[in-house]
Amino acid sequence: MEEFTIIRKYISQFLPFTEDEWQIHQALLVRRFLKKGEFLLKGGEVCNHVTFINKGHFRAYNVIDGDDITFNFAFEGNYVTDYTSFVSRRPSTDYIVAMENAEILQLTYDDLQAAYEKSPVWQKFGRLMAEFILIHISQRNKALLFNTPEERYLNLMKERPKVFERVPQQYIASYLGIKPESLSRIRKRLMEAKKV
Amino acid sequence: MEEFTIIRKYISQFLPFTEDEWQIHQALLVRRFLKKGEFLLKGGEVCNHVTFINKGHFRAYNVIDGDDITFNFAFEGNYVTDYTSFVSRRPSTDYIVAMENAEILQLTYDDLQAAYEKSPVWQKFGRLMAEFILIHISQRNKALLFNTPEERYLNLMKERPKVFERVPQQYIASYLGIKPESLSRIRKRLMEAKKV
DNA sequence: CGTTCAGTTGACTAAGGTCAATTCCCGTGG
DNA sequence: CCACGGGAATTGACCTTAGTCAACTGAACG
Repeated sequence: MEEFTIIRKYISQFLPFTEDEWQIHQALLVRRFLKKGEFLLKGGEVCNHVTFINKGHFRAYNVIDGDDITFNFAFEGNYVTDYTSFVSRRPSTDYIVAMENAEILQLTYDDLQAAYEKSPVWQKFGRLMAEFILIHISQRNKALLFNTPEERYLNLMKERPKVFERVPQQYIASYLGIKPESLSRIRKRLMEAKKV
Repeated sequence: MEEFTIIRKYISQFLPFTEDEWQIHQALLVRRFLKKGEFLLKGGEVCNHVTFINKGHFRAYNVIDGDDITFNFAFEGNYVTDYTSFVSRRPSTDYIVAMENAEILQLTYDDLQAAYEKSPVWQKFGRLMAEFILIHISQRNKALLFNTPEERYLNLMKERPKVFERVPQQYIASYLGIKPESLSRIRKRLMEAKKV
């Protein structure tokens, strides 16, 4: 059961659980493989899975007036989901696409709800998970409201340097809330400021 | 126990509970009164309460480079909290201030955690609450990333018209991510477009 | 009737958007 | 090994919109 090592370790950071409790959870996970370019979720669908990434990475974007705007990147060792659609059971506007061949573990909505009712540990995990996501979304929120694109760029460099190694700049640009040309100019500006 | 009517009804929208279960919760609520201008939370403090508003309304803002930027308004019949600070136990950067004399019901962090462990119903409520907040923060996130200030203005008019009746425009401006002068110009632009 | 403060307006600046042209990079096929 | 093609990134010229700072207006209040 090597494929469950990473997720088990990940979840155990959130709360302790017994072997039996883990077995309840593990039994619900389904392993899947996606090829580069395949979709985990498409706009219009209700997000019906929580997905843990064992290998590969994903990009989440929306299509606004014809062009796509990235709002998240997810790498191996993390979850990727439209949690809003997942919990509200409303259609998503998100597209989530594999940026490379990927191995994932999925849990359906119904199975997760059943786990919540069956075991207090998983109910609590659900709360901690929602709180965790909330904290991160809230930080992003404040970055968009309080910081300039340039500040957001520098921050992303500092906080998530991996993104720059693995994601084309055009996607980073829209993640920062600007166009690719503008990101290019911000980079140039910073380079020149550094040089002098 | 008239002061618990609204909150009880509010919570019962999220999940059912028995009279006994309610008594556990209600016993933890402390009623307080705040005068206009008093603070519920100040930057640097760890948010130690979840607050339900019985009367009055609040404004939450951050101080960035000397001027304050509003990121939320909360009215009676809703909760107001820096939930991020509350669950992470880290100092908040938020200021939350009473816009008028207010009556509130507060629940401390420790009491809430105890309720989580004591009763599965409240554990579940904690999850639903976090999910609920998450959905709203996420929507705001997308508005900031996908929409122009003008679109956000029109949207706010449609979705939360109450805000315009009760909140000075300068605060609405920063909530929309712009300066008061810019909001004034956007309004003018829309007026003239409508006229012609 | 004056003070105060929010809101508006004007003139100008700064920064990102738009569109088109160019360069760079990298993989493929001759 | 080199030439070519195509997508990504950069650059240039110009446009649009928000920011800045200051002046003005108007309503609320004492």
